[in-house]
Amino acid sequence: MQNETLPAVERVVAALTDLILGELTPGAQLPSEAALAATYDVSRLTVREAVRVLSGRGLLDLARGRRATVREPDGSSFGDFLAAAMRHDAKGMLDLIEVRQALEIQSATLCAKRITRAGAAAIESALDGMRTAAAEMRGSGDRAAAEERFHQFDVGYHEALALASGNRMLGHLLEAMAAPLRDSFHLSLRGHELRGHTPEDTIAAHERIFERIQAGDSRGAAQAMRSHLREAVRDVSAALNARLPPARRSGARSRARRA
Amino acid sequence: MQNETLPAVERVVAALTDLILGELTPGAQLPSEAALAATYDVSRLTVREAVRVLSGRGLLDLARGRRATVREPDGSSFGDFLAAAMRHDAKGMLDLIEVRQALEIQSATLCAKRITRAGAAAIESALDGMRTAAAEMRGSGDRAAAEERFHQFDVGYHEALALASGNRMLGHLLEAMAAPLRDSFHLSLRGHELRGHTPEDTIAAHERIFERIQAGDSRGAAQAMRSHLREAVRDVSAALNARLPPARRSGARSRARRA
DNA sequence: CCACCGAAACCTATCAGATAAGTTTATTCG
DNA sequence: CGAATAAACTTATCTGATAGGTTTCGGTGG
Repeated sequence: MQNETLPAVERVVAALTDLILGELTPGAQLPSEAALAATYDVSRLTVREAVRVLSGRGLLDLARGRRATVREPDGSSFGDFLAAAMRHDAKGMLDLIEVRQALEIQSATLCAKRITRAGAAAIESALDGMRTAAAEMRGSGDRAAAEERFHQFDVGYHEALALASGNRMLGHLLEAMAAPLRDSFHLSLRGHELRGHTPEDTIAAHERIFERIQAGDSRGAAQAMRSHLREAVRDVSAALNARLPPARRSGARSRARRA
Repeated sequence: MQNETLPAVERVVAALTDLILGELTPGAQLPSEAALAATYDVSRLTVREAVRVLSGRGLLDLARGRRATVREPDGSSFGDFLAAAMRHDAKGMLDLIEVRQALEIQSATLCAKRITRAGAAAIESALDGMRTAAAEMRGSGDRAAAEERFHQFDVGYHEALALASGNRMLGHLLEAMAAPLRDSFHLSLRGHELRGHTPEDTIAAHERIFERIQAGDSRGAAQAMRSHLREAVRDVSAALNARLPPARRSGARSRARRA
């Protein structure tokens, strides 16, 4: 126990972490900074820094004038990890896609076992959105906007699946992956066209998966998802190869931490 | 743009996040607090809090007397999410197991495709450790210690697999899941015995997976892993049912953030 | 010339005391 | 009773200061 040298902030962080994970439930409020400072016999500043650490870890929500509240866990802290892991690194994106593959297949599998009416409706709705957007992409309107919407519904489809899988953690993880994957989606579309595919192909693939899910065929759903993602990987690769300087630049990191 | 009301700390956090994710590479050092304070026109205290947030997110390493250094991303921040998601909640553990299933199967699949001599050696070594520990568990020595070692090598086996899969992200994620999963491992062993199984069964399952990996049979490896984990889930369920009050209490949250 | 030592310069950790600006609560007035 | 207001509480941020690590660099002796 050489805890004497442990910095004061770390001590408070550890204590508060135990408190949050152990006794408090999401939505509960921490004591005031002053009270905590007295409790742990440190200055208010030290408490403040500890609380900031916890907010960075996604365990606390902070707001001016209000006490710190215990946060409902979501995947946002996971998103930071992903963003960091992929910076300056094409390999990171491929790794990410492989992870996504695993989770999406699991998502489809579980979904087929547990699908409910409401879940099916949500998926169907996303699917409809994709159909509409695809039609508009062929039309004369604003093509870029339609494309954007297509991606939107594509992501929405996968999120609806994760939600309907009944596994909240899976949902959080896939949601967190959505942001970094946006880039990949754009690449994917580009590669898609490069390889002579159309948005309709994507829709068809999604329909196949959904069909298996509604039939309660978990193995078939997994298989359909697997081949869908295999295509996606090929598209991304094609797009990457087509423009070797993979057009870095994404900017706008502003994660909204306070809803 | 109502950014005027954005708190100073958040502004600095956003700026530093962009800096870290955009321009700096792991190991690089941030400017001194004083310099950052001057740059962003805030007090040193504000910079300090921002830096704490980033350290909480796992993007920075802090140490007294030394400048903040950009951290190599690992799954540690992910671990917090898991811990938070599982607090007070048996459902959380089942969710986690399902996620783990997905990742482990992917791990085995990729492993079979990319296995190297070194990777195989690492896996074999973990396997050997399990065999030894299992033998000791039957012997007359300290049974609890041997059990502990058995778990250790069990975890090591799965980590070796993830490592050999060549997907670093996968490895990080599984590693982060290992800690929360310790509980499940203990439960698993208990359930294992409840259901009339022996550690040797676990070893046999691991050997089957490894055998398929070495044969380069990704589908077979996935299948073997799948059935292995299916067993594990059953064991956990059995253990959970056996002792309905699921023996909460785990304590000791002290995550070591600074190597 | 080089390896080792110590002081100086730098830097972070933490404390104390203050002001500003939201939030919540209690009080008072219509 | 209900709404407006004031009081109390709480967080956000600043200034200034001290303590205790790190790094750096000049010197000193081998």
